[in-house]
Amino acid sequence: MRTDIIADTGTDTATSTHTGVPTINDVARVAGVGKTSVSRYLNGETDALSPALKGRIEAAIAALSYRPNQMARGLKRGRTRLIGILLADLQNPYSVAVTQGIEAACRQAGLMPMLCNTANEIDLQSRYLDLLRTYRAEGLIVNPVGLPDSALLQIGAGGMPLVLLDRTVDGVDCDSVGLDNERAARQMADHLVDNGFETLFFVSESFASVSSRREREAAFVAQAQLRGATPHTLVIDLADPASIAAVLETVGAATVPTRAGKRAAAARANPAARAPAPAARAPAWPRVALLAANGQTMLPIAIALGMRPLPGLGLATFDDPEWLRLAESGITSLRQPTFDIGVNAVQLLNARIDGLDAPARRRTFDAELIVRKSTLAKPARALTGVLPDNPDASLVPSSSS
Amino acid sequence: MRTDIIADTGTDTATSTHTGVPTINDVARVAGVGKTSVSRYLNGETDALSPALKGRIEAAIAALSYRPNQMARGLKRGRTRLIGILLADLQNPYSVAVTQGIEAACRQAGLMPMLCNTANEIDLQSRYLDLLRTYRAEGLIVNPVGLPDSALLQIGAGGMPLVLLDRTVDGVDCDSVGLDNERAARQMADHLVDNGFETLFFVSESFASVSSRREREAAFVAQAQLRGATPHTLVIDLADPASIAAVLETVGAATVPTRAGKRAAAARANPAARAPAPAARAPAWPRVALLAANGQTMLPIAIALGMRPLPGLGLATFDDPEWLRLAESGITSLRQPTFDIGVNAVQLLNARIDGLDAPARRRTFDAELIVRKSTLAKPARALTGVLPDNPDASLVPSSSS
DNA sequence: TTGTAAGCGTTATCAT
DNA sequence: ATGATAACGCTTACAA
Repeated sequence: MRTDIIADTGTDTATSTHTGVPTINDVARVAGVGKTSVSRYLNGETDALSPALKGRIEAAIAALSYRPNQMARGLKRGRTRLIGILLADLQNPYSVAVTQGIEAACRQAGLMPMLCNTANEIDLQSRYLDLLRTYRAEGLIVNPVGLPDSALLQIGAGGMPLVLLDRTVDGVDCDSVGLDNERAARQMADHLVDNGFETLFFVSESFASVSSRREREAAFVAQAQLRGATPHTLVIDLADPASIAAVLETVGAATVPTRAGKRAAAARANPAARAPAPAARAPAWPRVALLAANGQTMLPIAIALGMRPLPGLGLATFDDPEWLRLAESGITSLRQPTFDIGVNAVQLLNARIDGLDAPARRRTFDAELIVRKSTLAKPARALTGVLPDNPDASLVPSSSS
Repeated sequence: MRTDIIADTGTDTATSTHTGVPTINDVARVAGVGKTSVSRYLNGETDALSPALKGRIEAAIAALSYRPNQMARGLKRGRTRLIGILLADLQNPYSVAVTQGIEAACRQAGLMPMLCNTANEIDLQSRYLDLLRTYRAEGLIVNPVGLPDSALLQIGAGGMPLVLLDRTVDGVDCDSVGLDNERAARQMADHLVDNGFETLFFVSESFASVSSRREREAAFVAQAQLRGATPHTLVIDLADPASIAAVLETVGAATVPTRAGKRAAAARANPAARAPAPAARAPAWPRVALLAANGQTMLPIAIALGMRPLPGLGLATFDDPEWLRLAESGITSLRQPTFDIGVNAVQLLNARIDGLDAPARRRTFDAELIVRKSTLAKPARALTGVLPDNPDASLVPSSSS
């Protein structure tokens, strides 16, 4: 048995003057076995290998720190174990959270996820789609940009397994995972009405082309009406500070017990009079609530509001981003099981990769309603699971004083 | 010339009963040319091709919607065009921002970045390192987890081109990109001292094993002392609310004109006396400032402070995350040129991939100091580039009232 | 139990 | 200017 690693006279076909990465031939030569045996070892067919050979191969692999070439493997077997993950917005904590689940599931399934940030640009999405075809990705998990994309339509029609994430796309009939938006929106509407809110604002970025936003809006409005409340839908442009201000003004005008809102409302109702606000009134139970279509939408609103509850205004949002836990803003939230969503996306996809031929499946998940102070009818009433609020923003948080 | 696409009698070697993805053989057959010519066309060797052939090939490729198999290409040429991007924390907006630059530069260089979130876990980092070796990635850009990793050391020593991002690692001698931490920290210390701050707090997560934090702390402290100010370093654990509270309490105790801080300071200085605070004093110019080691550290602090400036406390941070622009918190920041950093990481790496053999290079970038209200000596003094602040957090932002 | 040889889709070397 | 043919590193019949 030969032990020299840099040997130049291969017992095999090759000429092997070595400069580069070790191949299976090198391992075979060093171990003094045929490459077939090495291949078998690599593929776990250990039962058909004598312990002696197995040991020699193991040693050789370690000595060379050999790693099988996945490209060559993929070429031969026709499966690269690569899957593409296209995310419309990696800035959104939701995307990263789902990614965590995807990566964990991929690890278990022996898949390699290729994360691609399409940054809400349709041409980036098609570019990555093309690139992934080129690398023979075995499947795709796509959180699509909210615009029609011929490349995506083609993929949906053509052979490559495809799972849509959070959003569906008209004309693409494939597996999908996401929140049960209808149920979550109804749940939230019920919670708000149950707690005495009568005027309900739904705030969202443009939702014409984003299915999840559409579903949330429709269900929230419907349920609110059903329960006798008055819903309004506000479209916000997060890139435009004026738009954010406008939304706050609109909501503020409807908020009765708030100074600014009251002034604004009064001024609006009767611009000439400038009636001073009546000093005392019945206890100011909140009656106006605002529900944001996702965490990214709520953030600028909460910031503009100083990250703390305002008397007379209930705040709620889809998603439960990290900063909500830091802020004692009393913002009620609908937490998505992002990790599970990611895991299930991979499961659905992997089944297709393994050859499953079935009609499109959709897996939806329930949101967890996390009630916080601003949407409770009576702040004084004790309620389990309610987080404490910070009445005055002194330097030292109330919890430590 | 044959035009049937599904034909089963190949003029070539293959048996070609077609079920799967079209290959270069299919294109050759449909176009009625040799595969060599197709390969030449694909590689842009158009000068050695008659226009006639070129046209036929073009048509065939379009008809089949053929895409060359990058795996096979990589196998033959030895270059996969794949590079691995390992990020210690994809939750950090900094990482995503740099990613944008990386992706743009990759597009231009014809590289395919594989984003991997190591989630601050050392074993995930080694796992991905291994996986990327397996896929024969041509190079690596790594924002390393702040812990020694034998796998990374090995890569650094071994052949694969490697560029370190933001952080360097002891014992790994390779190219790196990042902020000029020393210069930025000095710049900030100067700014604060120039504006009358005397007590300076540097707040950071554990920085023993993270080079960038170490550099920032050391330079900030040194420059503060040089300028006659009193620096303190506070280590914070962002996962622990009590730790955040403790930091705020410490800083608050040092903040003279603040009610809570004043009380605390007095009590601390003279526990027995309980001297009431002197009612009137000279105008309360800020004299205590807090600098966060990065945006992630500042976020919970700003939230606890209600996202608005506090009299007597200057706030500043490395990084300039999106939420800073939304908040009118007066937080001064050191904006990193994240896009450029990403682009340069790819440039450095690509040069190595193209065979450059040179000693390790380091490219540093200057931060842009963005001055906001809380760190100005006299709020009244007009200064260009200063953002307006929101004195009272009414529902309607001041800009629109 | 182990080895030989063919071939995955591409490019590179050689003919023509 | 164009095409046959041999690798690239691996898996997989098929032999031995």
